[in-house]
Amino acid sequence: MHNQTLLQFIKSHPIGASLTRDESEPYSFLKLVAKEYKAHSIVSRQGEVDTRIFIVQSGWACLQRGLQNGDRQIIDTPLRGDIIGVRAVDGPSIATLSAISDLSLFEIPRRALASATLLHRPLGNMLTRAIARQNSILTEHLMNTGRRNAMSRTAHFLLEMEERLSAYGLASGGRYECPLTQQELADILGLTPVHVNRTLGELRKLEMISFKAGWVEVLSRKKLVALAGFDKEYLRLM
Amino acid sequence: MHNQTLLQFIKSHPIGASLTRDESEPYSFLKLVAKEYKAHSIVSRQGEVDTRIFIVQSGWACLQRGLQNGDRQIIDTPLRGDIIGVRAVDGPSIATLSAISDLSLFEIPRRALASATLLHRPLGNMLTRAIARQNSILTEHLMNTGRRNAMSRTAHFLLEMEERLSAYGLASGGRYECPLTQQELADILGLTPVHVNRTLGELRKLEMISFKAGWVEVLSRKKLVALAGFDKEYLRLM
DNA sequence: ACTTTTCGTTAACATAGGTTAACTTACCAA
DNA sequence: TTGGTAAGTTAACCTATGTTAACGAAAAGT
Repeated sequence: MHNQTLLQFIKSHPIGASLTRDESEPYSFLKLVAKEYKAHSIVSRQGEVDTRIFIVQSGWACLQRGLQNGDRQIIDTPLRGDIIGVRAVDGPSIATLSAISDLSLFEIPRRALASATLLHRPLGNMLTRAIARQNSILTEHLMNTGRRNAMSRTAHFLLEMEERLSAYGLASGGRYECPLTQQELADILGLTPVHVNRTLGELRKLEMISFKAGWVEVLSRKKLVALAGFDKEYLRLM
Repeated sequence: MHNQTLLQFIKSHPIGASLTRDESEPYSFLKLVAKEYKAHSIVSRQGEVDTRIFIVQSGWACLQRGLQNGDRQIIDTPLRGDIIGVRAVDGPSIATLSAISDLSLFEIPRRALASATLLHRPLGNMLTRAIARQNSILTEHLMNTGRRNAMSRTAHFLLEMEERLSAYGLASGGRYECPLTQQELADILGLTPVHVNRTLGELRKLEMISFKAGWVEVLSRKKLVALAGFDKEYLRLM
């Protein structure tokens, strides 16, 4: 799988299914192969100019933004199939992109992609859909930090991850591998690690979900969905 | 101004300046005229299917999403020039769009715009940039609710509004008209109205910013920018 | 002009979540 | 295998923000 070209990957993408004609061949970046990053390495730094667009082939990425006081907020944890870095403005990046687990990324020069999408209908379409979806995910994240308490916020996030991983068969039976530390979870949820720990313990005690040794397991989807007010509509791909 | 066509409006748009050739003429929606909405009226409801895309000509819009428990989060307050509703998926809307002040909106069928952007380079470009900017705004909003306290959160938001309005000359000398109630401000910032009131009072007492009778006035930009950690880079249009 | 909402303001009190710190457990590198 | 660092856990205590409620001042409707 890890010498698969971008074209092959896109063909297997839930959004990109329509991209099967050989009209898609002329773009050289489609022959690209993913680049590998070690866990905890940094791909692109906040404040530096970077004209690449990334597509996750495998692993957990981390898109984060730091504040002056040293605090940080994790904007998203892009997973397989997610597109990152569509800023469309030449200027310093607004966030840092790093690898949480070992990560493999397709890297496409922004200009190449931009001109290709203008000429190639399905590709442009796919990109627009992907950005729009990122927008929905961000919106729901904002709902979480703005208006949900620690319990339902955490529950909501863990359900979202399950749903997003499921699209690629990376979660099954309510179980999935999750390399996040409680510190990272805290920076996603806008909480402290200590409180994340309390919350996770509580969720476990209520037999809703457990998160141990790098694995998440949904124990009672019904209770969890009710607590989180989770509705997966916002994650729809097509 | 209020029988201006969409084409005329786009030509005056900071992003859309390049759209001056008459190749832009063939699309009938460019001849559209904005539709007027009264303050507090609802344009599009969360959960209902709506295939329009909106561009704000004037006024303050409100994009919000409700939770089961009755709480709501305001995602954004789109202003002149902002593009709303690019979901790119046929399905129920994720948020409600309403008018805070009197509002005038260009309304474009999603399909018409999508096909036009594929054929017309500058238009597609403009749209991509607009979405990417919405993304930056959302990201910064998430920073606010996730990692800033009430004071800097409020300061940050009020500075953002000033910057966004300035792009159209709708703010000058640090002063701008702002029709938001404290309740609405609370739903933007993820606070309670009571606490917004305290915070606003505090900011006033510290001679940083005042918000009274529908007008915001920056009293000390320096102190305010420091408190908020405000860097307008994320709002850059070109 | 009068009445009725809505909005802003303030105070007293309550609590979810933050802070610090100590300890344990798991992981990693030599 | 072992020692060291990073991660998870728990407890005691603290504080920023939420809650409720009362009142005055604007707006809005008749």
